[in-house]
Amino acid sequence: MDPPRRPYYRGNLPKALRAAAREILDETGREDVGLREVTRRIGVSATAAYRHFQNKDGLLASIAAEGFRELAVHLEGAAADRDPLVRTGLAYVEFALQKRGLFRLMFGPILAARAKYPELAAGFDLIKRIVARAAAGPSEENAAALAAWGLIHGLSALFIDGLPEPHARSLAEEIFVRWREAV
Amino acid sequence: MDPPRRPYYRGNLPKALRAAAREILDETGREDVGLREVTRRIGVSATAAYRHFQNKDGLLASIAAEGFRELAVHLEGAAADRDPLVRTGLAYVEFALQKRGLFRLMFGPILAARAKYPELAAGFDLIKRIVARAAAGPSEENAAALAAWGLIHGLSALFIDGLPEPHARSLAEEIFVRWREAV
DNA sequence: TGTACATCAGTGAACGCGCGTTCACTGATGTAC
DNA sequence: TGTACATCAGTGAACGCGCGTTCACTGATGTAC
Repeated sequence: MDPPRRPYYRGNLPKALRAAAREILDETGREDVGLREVTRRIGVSATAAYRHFQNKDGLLASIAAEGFRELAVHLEGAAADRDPLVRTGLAYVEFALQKRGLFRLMFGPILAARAKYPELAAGFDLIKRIVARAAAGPSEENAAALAAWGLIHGLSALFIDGLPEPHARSLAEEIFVRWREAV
Repeated sequence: MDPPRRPYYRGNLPKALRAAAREILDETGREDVGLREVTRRIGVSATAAYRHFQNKDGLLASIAAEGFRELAVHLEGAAADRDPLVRTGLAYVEFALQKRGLFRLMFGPILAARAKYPELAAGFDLIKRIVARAAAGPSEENAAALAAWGLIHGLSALFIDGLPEPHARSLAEEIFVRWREAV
């Protein structure tokens, strides 16, 4: 008697792989994201990912790119005519706190390797432009935009691992408002 | 004939372990720091670390704590009577760029587990106080200090993985100077 | 509409590897008398 | 000063494990005629 063979997988496998990997990212962290664990969660063979991604890093880069696109949508949704900087900043912090594992991946070492992953580089540039617009109006002046981004990103990063969350949101708002008034 | 036995190790093993692990941190990153690789570099048995650290995380926490103490020294050395915020900010960015792997470890998930590592928590608090002092004078007002820290830390984090280094330092200086003048 | 065939996207077995950790051990060091 | 002995800090062997990746395969799908 032959051993029972697994039913042939049906569905959007790349999407399912990203989703499963992101589950792990949110539960424990990047260290525990592995091709075998990811495929196990979907119930697919351990090697199925190789049809869609070059290797493990390819999958991670694809997820980071997806994260940047989602962050872009989130920021665009928050920006309004009034107070674009404050609203964008708060949305950014909110995203980081809600999707810590993903956020850490996005801004981790893989970002430094984005030359190898055009999709990832594009996502990063998207955020750069959105923040610049929110910070400086249409002029997109370099230093002012970067300062705003630094402030926003730094608060997010500190809140993720360094400070208790309860105070995070209100403190962030107070800071962004002051910044807008000062600059 | 008995197999030749390794000469008994002489020296400060905890220190050597931290140093070897930091080498790896700087060369490739946290992912590649392993007890076996670290002990191999020193030429010591694979299990020698267990006499000094509870486990791998214990070693990493100890290194992160050491990093915070070094950052504190670096910041204290940079602060002067004039422009403490700008000087502290630049020193912070400089430290991050020079010791990327260590900096990422210090502000990564391990920081969130600092309740388990008193030495690590103490190091983090040290930085918090130093930045607060540089930002707000003796008053240490919460929002202003955190804002400054967020700005400084965020620029560091962005520079590490997100932006080409050449522009980093001068841009950072321009931003800190403006910030000081604006707030 | 039906069939032959190429291509796509899965499959399971197997590879070699390095890891963290436990264990019983032993050499080196410090202390009491 | 010399010796017995406890404690400290190394040692190598062994454990079980999960990982990334290559491989030859086969089921499913699309296309040409």
